[in-house]
Formats: sequence, C-alpha cells, structure tokens
Amino acid sequence: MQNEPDSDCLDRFIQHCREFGLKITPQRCAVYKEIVRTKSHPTADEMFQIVKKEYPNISYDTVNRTLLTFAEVGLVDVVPTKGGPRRFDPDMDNHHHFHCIRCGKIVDFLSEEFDNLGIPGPIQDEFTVFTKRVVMNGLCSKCRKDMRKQGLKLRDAKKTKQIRRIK
Amino acid sequence: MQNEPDSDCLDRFIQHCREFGLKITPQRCAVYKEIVRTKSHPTADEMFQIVKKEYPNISYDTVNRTLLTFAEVGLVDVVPTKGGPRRFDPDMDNHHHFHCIRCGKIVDFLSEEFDNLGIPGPIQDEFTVFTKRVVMNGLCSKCRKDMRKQGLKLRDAKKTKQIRRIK
DNA sequence: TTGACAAATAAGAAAAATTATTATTTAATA
DNA sequence: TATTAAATAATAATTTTTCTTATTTGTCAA
Repeated sequence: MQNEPDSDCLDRFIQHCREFGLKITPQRCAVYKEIVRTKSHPTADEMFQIVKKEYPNISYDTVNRTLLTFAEVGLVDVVPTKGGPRRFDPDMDNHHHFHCIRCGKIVDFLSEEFDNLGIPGPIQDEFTVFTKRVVMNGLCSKCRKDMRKQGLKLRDAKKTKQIRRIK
Repeated sequence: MQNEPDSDCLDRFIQHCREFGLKITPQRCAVYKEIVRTKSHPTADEMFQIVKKEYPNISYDTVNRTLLTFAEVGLVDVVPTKGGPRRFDPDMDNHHHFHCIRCGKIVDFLSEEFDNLGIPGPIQDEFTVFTKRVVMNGLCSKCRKDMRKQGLKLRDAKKTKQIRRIK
C-alpha cells in the first residue's frame, strides 16, 4: 500500500475502515495519511507532532487511540520493541527487523527465506497466526565501533566509563 | 540453565558476573535466583513484588536496573513486546514467541527450523547479530472464542459492545 | 434530508512505567 | 585493612499510557 498514488491509498483506507465498522473521521484520515508517508517506526508522540502541524486541534489521545485502532484492524503494525515507548510500523508487507540493543535503532530488511517460514503444527492448531516476523538483536555498525572504543558497557554508553574486567 | 540444581545455577551466575566485571551483590543474587524460577515473562514490577518478599528492603529501582544489567550481559533476555511494560525472559535458550494481540499473552515455543535460520548476507555484513527470534502475532484459542461471541473488537474487549459491521 | 444513536473526540486528570539525582553503603582489589 | 569505584536506596522528575466526562460528529434509517 506504500507506493500507490495517494488517492488509491485513501480509497483503500476508507474501504478498510468500512469493513471493520470504523467511522471515517478527519482525524483518522489525517493520521493515516501521515503514517503511510513515514518510512520509519514512529511513536504515538512523534505522530502527534507531525499530525498537529496539519491539524492543530487534534489531541494526543486521539492520535494514540487512532494508531491503536489501526493496529487492531490491521492498517498498521506495532513494532515489537524491547521496552520504551510503543512504535508503529506503517509497512504491513512482509519484512523483518534488526534491532540494535545499544542505540535502539530498528532496521527493516527483506528475506524471502524468512517470509516463507511455515507455522509449526502445534502452533497452528492452537492459535490463529496473523503475522510472523523475525527479530534479530545485536549491534549496528556504529555501536560496534563505539563499543570497541568504550568497552563493554551497553546501556548508558555516554556517561559510563569502561568496565574493568576482573582477572 | 533452567533445570540445574540451584547451586550450579548460582555458581554459573557468579562466574558470569565476574567475567563482565559485575559485583556480586546480595540484591543481584536475589533477583537472579527468583527470575530463573519464573517460567513466565515478568515485568520489573512483578519481579520487585516477588523479590521484596525475601528481601523487603530492596528498591524498585534496584530491581529494574539489575534486570537491565542482566540483559546487557546476556543473563536474561528482554521480550520484544508490542508496547506496555518491558518484560524479561529468563530462558536464554533458543525459543520463539507467539504473542496474542488481544490479551497480550506470550507463549514460548521451540522450533528447530526457526533455530536454524541463517542470517542474511547483507545483515551479517553490517551488523553483529547476537540473537534471533521469530515472533508470531495472532489470537490465542481463548481470545478466538471470545471474538466469535463478542465480535471484532480486539482492544478493550470487556467493555466494548459488538461493532456493527457496515453493509 | 433530517433526526436519532452510537462512536469518536478533546481536554484534563490520573495512573503506570521509566529514568535521573544524590548521599550512602558495599564489594573487590591491592 | 584501606582504598576506590560500583551499587544501592530513597526520592524526585519525566515520560508514556490510560481513564473520565462532556461534547461533537459520522452513519443509518425513516
């Protein structure tokens, strides 16, 4: 849905809302319009800041609720993060995440192998699986470099001195 | 590390801390002892409530920091959740997660196929991958049943009436 | 088209969760 | 055992999320 002309995108959005019995409000349209333009994984507050420019009257709560509602009906995804504020992902296509445990950056990547993963029998029997995503954790290249310089400490890299290794 | 006798477990913990230059404090021992007994994915606050029983003087902040520190040095994992409080996972062995988008329950499961996933070339070149995990999202069997009764609404199932489908 | 109704919004308050600050204590080393 | 840096406890402050209530608005059906 990312690369369509705006109007098609909006049409599909409206269609999708109708299917789920969601009212088409200007606020929802505004939030949706902006989030599909995003190529990152914004928080509710970041989206609020963006939408507010076009729609100064909108409240944070509305933006946040709207995003949660979108997630429920499959218009956006919620990124599995390791704590901190919730992040939304407008790209509903199959893709996977690399997550830097040091700086928190999330990088999308594509992998046919990952897309084609089957659902294990026992899971398929007991659950209804909507999406599956591979999440890799590690260090991005920048943090890897920083670590070499500054030592082991992962959290609070800025203010922490090197941990002295015992022995 | 889950099924060892307590003493072995503690020894390994102490060994692990030494390797990373972490001091062996009674607080850390208490938190570690309790989290390896857990078979779920507790939040910092849940761990605080548990540890407080044995160690009434401990502060929430210490429990939280301790868990984050453990995560940094690979003694525990942080579960990728879809927002809400951060959850910790004492099971460091390869396993994967099913996440119910309605009730938030996280179910661990094993899969050799998933464990054996390779790391895509471009990722391997640019990042250092520590762990990889497949996260599936969908409905658990209980929520699936509830949904049939109560209709589409995913969030706030308790208080929400059925959404009327348009058309 | 319009009236009725339920859903959605705005605004403010509250709660929940995380992070920072600082004085004090403590574990590890020499 | 003294020294030193790390870790802790106790607040306090932020940040993020959720709730409450009065009001507005989209949709349906008459």
